[in-house]
Amino acid sequence: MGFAFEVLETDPSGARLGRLTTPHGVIDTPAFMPVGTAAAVKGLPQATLEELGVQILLANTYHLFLRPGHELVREMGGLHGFMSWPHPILTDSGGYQVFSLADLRKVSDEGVTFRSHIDGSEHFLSPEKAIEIQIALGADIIMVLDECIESSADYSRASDAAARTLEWARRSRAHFARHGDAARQMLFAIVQGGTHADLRHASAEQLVEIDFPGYAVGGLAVGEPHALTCEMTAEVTARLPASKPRYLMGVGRPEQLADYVTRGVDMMDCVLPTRSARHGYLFTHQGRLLIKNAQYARDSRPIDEQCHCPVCRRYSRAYLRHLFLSNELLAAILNTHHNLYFYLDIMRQIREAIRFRKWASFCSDLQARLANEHS
RNA sequence: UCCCCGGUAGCUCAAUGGUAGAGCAUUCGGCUGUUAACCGAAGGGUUGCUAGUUCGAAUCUAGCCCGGGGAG
Repeated sequence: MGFAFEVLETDPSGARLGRLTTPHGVIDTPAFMPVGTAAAVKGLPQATLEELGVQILLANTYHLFLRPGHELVREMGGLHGFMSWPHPILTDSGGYQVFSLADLRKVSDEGVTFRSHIDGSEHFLSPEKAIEIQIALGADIIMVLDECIESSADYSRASDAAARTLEWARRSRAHFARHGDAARQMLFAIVQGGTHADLRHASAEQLVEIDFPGYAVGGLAVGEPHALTCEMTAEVTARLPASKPRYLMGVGRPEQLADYVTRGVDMMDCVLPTRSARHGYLFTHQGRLLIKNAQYARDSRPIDEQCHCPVCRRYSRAYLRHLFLSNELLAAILNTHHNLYFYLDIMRQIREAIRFRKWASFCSDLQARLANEHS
């Protein structure tokens, strides 16, 4: 039944409460989107994600293109059918792989040539190809191919990448207009421009001129200081239409989420809760907890005494440490469950605070609570 | 009783006369649109013992101790 985005409440700071309706369900914003690159959130079954209240998942165009292939996914009922996730899905375009697989790719105006990390074979990804793959995958929200660069990039390099990303956005939109279905999928543009405010301004304004149903801020949280991430985000959101959803890509740490919401961000995704969980790095109301540390060997307390997640209700630090050091699969499963619960709980509190117009006090409380470290 | 093989980091093993290493384990740290159940750092040694040869011995020699195998 198509798409709708409503802003239900806006705090004077810029934080907004919203509701994004998609053909596969509603997303309450601000939303955190767990990352399931290869059509799976590593360690958690779909039923558990539903129990956690996850409303939308991320998957990756490039990775699914390599394996199992977008035509196979299309035949198996698209991503929703294939992975049995009847709720909203967003696919990233592969633009981040331009950044993270820097040693394995070559970028030109036409597109990106990748050498597969799986078998070494060469593959060409153009803006048009990325759209075609994403049409086949069938996610509710799809992304334009962009050129994501390192935060240390100088002005001219950031400028080139932003210009290329803009041109690619034009081509993506044109290709989607010809071959896609706007009632079935939303195509989001991606603002680039590195850490240079004027490039960010231009990128945002030019993309808005082309007109997309949603806008993402890309190329941030890739090494620059948090304050700069916030500054760049604010520079961009100030130039985006209030009526369209805004997606800040690839963020963040738990204590940073509210900072981004304050800058008018509606959607975020990050591998941090899931990847860190598998590496034994757990988020708590007292800061981080490294479960492998010897001090937890005989600790019968839960990961986080203020957490109500199923893992904290049932298991001790001592047991979870044992599972982790023993390389038990269950360690990754339980740690991921906890970390995602922690993130989603923060997002729930964020939405409540905006709804009940307690945003300012909520932010200062949150900072105080999450800032101090475990002793 | 004799013969052979072996004894090096907690464990499994490298290093054939020239500054004793690796993997795993241990301890600690990192991870931001996933190439990541990953990556990094640190601690850890009288090289079984004793004597000898040598400028220099884990390495060569002798004796002893311990383990494994064989012969009788």
